Amino acid sequence: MFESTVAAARRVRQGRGTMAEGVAMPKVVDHQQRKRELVEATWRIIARRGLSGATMRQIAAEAGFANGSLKPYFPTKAELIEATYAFVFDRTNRRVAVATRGLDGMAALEAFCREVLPLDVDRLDEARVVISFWQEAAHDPRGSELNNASMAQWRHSMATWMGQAREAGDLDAAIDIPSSGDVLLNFMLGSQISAVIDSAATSPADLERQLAAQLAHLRAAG
Amino acid sequence: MFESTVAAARRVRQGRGTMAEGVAMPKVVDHQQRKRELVEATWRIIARRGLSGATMRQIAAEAGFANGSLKPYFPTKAELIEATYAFVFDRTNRRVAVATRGLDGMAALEAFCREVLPLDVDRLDEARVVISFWQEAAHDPRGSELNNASMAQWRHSMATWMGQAREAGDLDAAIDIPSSGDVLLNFMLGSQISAVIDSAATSPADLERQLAAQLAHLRAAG
DNA sequence: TGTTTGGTTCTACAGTTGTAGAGAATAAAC
DNA sequence: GTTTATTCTCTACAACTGTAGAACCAAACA
Repeated sequence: MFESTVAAARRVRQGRGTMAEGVAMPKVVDHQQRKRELVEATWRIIARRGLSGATMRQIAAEAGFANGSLKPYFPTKAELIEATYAFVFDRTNRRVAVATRGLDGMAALEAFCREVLPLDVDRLDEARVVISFWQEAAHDPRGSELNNASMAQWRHSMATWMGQAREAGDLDAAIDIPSSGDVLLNFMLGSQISAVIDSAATSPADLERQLAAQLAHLRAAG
Repeated sequence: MFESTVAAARRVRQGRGTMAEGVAMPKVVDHQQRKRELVEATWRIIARRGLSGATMRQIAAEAGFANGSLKPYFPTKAELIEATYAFVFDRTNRRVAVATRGLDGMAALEAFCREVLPLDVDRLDEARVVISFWQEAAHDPRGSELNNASMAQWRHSMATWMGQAREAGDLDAAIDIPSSGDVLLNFMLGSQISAVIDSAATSPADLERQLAAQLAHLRAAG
């Protein structure tokens, strides 16, 4: 069943085997690049098959390798999984950085939210991985630290943007900034779940409408 | 390590062994009662050790039995786990029914939300199990059906209460009922995650404040 | 008290998992 | 074309999983 996938992936890799990177390379493969490939394969497997389907053999097959090949890059499964979760967070944060560049106040806040919400199939896959991550982070201190660091940063960003909006007169006077940020954050976390599990009742359009309503509430300066 | 737990649980069960239930019992144990015990043991194990720690042996030990003993009641692990998830939903829904009895409009809505939010340690354990459930439901149609049925019911209840509030003049005219219900629902789902994983930044008091702000927004009839 | 029946334990087993490491394969360097 | 360093494959293994079922036990009845 996976033979064709493996073969195809191998062909791709061999095609790049003639890598014209040649600056100073005693090694044939770029370890950093390879680690990234493996992490992306892991990400795809978790999104498609769930955590229970993410065995080392499955991941190796998805990346186009045989079973033992991941060890030189990730000596243990825990490291691979952790790197994958970190990658997903990083991926989201990079998208956020791009989307909010040059913006501030309510415009930045809106761009941020629209980037975090699962509004397309790609981010829906991200949400699937994040849900798996949450399940592990609920019982793993390393995982919760990774999560909480990102959430703290998000809260800080949101508070900053709302503060800018307040100075610009774009924020309703009755709004409590930290609390409103937390409401928005919890809403976005919950949206990941609804969008993945209850997709029939949670379309992207639904989420956009819900977001718009909340932002309107923040703005509404009577 | 678990010997003492097992022994203690066994003692308890034997104490009840002289069960004075004697109405019409060809059997010595009440199967329904026993299934409930097993489901509760499973619930505790998932809350405490996570999904990966919920092996049949661990669950049996938690319930005070040996390995093979669960089979007469749950022939397969999948059935036991599914029954456990159904139990948690049922538990929440029963609590909601009690809390909202005799109420309507905004009072009912508030009581409902306060019952769903993880505002005490018991409901925090429930949240831990629910997070595990979400992870499985993301890749299991049976799981997502169970989830979506409950969510549909919740949405319906919330819409009903908001409709009553509207008739009573307790709801802001600008509020779109279904959308606002979804916002509230997603907020409550996300709160489960924040409360479990980022507990330092998400105390019960924080959640109560956030809920109050949202209900105020719904009420605020200018 | 002996028998029967439902309940529990315990051993067993096949399958899968993460991990290890010897060996084959490959590509660069001479 | 040979050598050498690196990368990958493949087999192996111990631990653990869910599940099956034989053996054992205790309570209820005759």
